[in-house]
Amino acid sequence: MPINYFIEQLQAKGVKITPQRQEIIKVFLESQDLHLSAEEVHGRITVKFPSMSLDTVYRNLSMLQKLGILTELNFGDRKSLFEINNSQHHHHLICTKCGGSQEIEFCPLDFLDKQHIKNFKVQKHSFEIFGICANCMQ
Amino acid sequence: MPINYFIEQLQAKGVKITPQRQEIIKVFLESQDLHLSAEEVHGRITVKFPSMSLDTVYRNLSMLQKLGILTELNFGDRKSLFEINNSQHHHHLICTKCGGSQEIEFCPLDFLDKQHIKNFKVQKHSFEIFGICANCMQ
DNA sequence: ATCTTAAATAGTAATAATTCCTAATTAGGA
DNA sequence: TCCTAATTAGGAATTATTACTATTTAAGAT
Repeated sequence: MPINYFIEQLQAKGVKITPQRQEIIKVFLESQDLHLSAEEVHGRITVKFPSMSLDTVYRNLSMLQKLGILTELNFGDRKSLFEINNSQHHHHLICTKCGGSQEIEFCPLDFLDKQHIKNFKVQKHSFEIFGICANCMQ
Repeated sequence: MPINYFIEQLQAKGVKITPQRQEIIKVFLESQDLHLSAEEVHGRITVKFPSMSLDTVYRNLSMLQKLGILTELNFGDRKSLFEINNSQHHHHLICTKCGGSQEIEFCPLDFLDKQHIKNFKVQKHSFEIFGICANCMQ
């Protein structure tokens, strides 16, 4: 997805298109690392734009998540990671030894009997599997 | 499950049976709240044993989780909740409005094709559904 | 093109949860 | 009863995140 695809979503929601916001989205689009913490996003931007505030990063990551542009992930350490939604919905295998992760294209919601969520309006869900990856098993 | 069931597990693993450890387990067995934070566990114990250190609570919650006596839950705010494993394995629906939760007896691993976890040694998993509960919808 | 204003930002302080550190204590085996 | 490694209390330190406030700015209106 080109950056304009996301910019248009922001415009449609009536939020201002600031240079800071565009930089944040660019970081995700340019990154090979799929999962970035607020600190990492901030670090990558301040190389070129030293005045970017960490507060601005947090505020925008949160906003982009609410708009559905980013997904927030919690891998158990108590810091949030974010990934941009420009590929198919998926979940993760997370290695508890090296911290690495790989995607799996399996979603529990596809198998969940609607009976279980009667009278409950689903907004989002999390599913991750923790263990030892092939590399760390030698 | 009586407390001795858990004490025996500790002995089998060769860890010392301290009064502090027993108090922590008691708190979970006596609690109607299924999910307790470290702070809550500490608060309940210091009523009777004011000298209990918060560090000791954290250390033991972590140890009890590693031994499989407690399950650690992350409901998105960045603090861990713990529940004792004395009932059937389950997951949770979490209300994003009131913070309440209910159990569902559905586990994704029962539906996961083993193909997805080839060359990966599964240790644990998390699955929760977030949304609005019946009460909060009026 | 300029003006206006609500939204957004920078910089810093504050908070919350958790972990670290060290001297003192203790459970449990010898 | 003694010994020692494991555990604890108490407080300091760390980490991630949020709050605060004065200043700046995007974008619609004039």
